Amino acid sequence: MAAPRTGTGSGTDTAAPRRTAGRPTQRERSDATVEDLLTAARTLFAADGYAATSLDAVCERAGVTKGALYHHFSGKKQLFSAVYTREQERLAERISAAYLRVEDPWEAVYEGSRAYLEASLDPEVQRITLLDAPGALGWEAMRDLGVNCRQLTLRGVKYAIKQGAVAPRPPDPLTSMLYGGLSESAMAIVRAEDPRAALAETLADLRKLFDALATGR
Amino acid sequence: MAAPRTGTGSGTDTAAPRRTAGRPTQRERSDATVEDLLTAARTLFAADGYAATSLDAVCERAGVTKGALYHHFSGKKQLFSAVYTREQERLAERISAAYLRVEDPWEAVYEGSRAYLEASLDPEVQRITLLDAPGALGWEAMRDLGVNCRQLTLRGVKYAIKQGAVAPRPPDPLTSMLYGGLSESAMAIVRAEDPRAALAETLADLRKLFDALATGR
DNA sequence: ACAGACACATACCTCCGGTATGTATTTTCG
DNA sequence: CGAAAATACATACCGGAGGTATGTGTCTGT
Repeated sequence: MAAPRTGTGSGTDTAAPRRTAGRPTQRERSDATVEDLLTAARTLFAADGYAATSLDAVCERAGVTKGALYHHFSGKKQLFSAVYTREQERLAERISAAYLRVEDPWEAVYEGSRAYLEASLDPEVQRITLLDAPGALGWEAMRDLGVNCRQLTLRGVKYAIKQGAVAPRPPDPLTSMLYGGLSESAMAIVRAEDPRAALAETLADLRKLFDALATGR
Repeated sequence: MAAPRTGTGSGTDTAAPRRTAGRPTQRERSDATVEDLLTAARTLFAADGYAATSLDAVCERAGVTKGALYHHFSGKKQLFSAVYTREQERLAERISAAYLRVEDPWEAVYEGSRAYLEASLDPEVQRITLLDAPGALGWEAMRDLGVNCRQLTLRGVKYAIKQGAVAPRPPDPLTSMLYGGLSESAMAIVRAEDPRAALAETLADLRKLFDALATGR
């Protein structure tokens, strides 16, 4: 998905910009600073939270000034939005990988849910995606994002229904219950006295829930 | 629960402070300004969100200055915390009322859940309790509050299990799934194309879920 | 009645998000 | 190839908001 850094070796670039020895192209400079800003922002947002993170701190950590930041992002909110988007993409990859690992469409949703739950146990992920994102971005913005975990869950549920792996029903309510339940569970698990046991119990409950909803087929 | 404004009529107050005609006691002044601040804050927090609400605006609306605010609250966070606490108490009352309306302990949890869901459809409630509270207060602070909806759900689940209305199981995972699912559902419902239909579908799903978990007993 | 506590009001400080402007580098085009 | 235009920043500055320090009027216990 990421655009490959323009190779330096190939001789004849027609549309590509001129390459003078060692001098980076503007696209490369841009991509590099954006990358630095995003990683710095993600670190600070995850550690201190959205509100407590100052853009000056982000810039200092990224090794640039606010001029650079505001050249690439419209403001703090959009910077956070970009970090959040990346986080969702990372999560979506893990979920998809787990989802595609099994054949049965309903069992696949279970594996995806399990992957989402386990990935959401990371405190940094929690802080960004579950604690700060709703207040900072708003619920609609989160849902209308290109790639996000909720959308993935919805698609999985729809497909499982279509394939007859679960009884016919409107997909949205189940999606909300499942996604919201998993998110809240992740928060509770890491703050439990015995997180390991809490995770095991939650997964056992989740299994029962999926079994109860599955058509015996 | 709220302390009654000291009655002016009764003649012999022994421990109560002196009453000069018309002059309010200090306790009354305090309670009144705190009340004004809380209502003003709740209005603005609900309308504009936590971050976008300035304390100056709250003070102006309450008809006091920042000196008064900081005399009663340690800062913006605690002011919001107080508003959130009130909101939770209001919700808890509605939930308890619905919960106590039916005998069967599991059915009572359903009624409480239904009440929580319907109360959470109010955009102002959503903004405060679901969108801003996690980021502003943190998840632990929300859970460790004296009266809150999650705690209520947990108690209801525990009691239903103890009474054998649902199969024996650890109560926390089910509580998280239920409470989180309902919260997310509330957000999705009000933003659905047809909120009425979405609510009906969600309640139907919720009913099936409760039936599936109930012991036939 | 008087001293202390209490309930504010006023003035000020600091930090932070955002903007306006300047500058160096790169790309494009004649 | 060179100049103009676009790009990618850096620097300087502004306004607002949370928080603090201090002053002032009102009530309360003795």
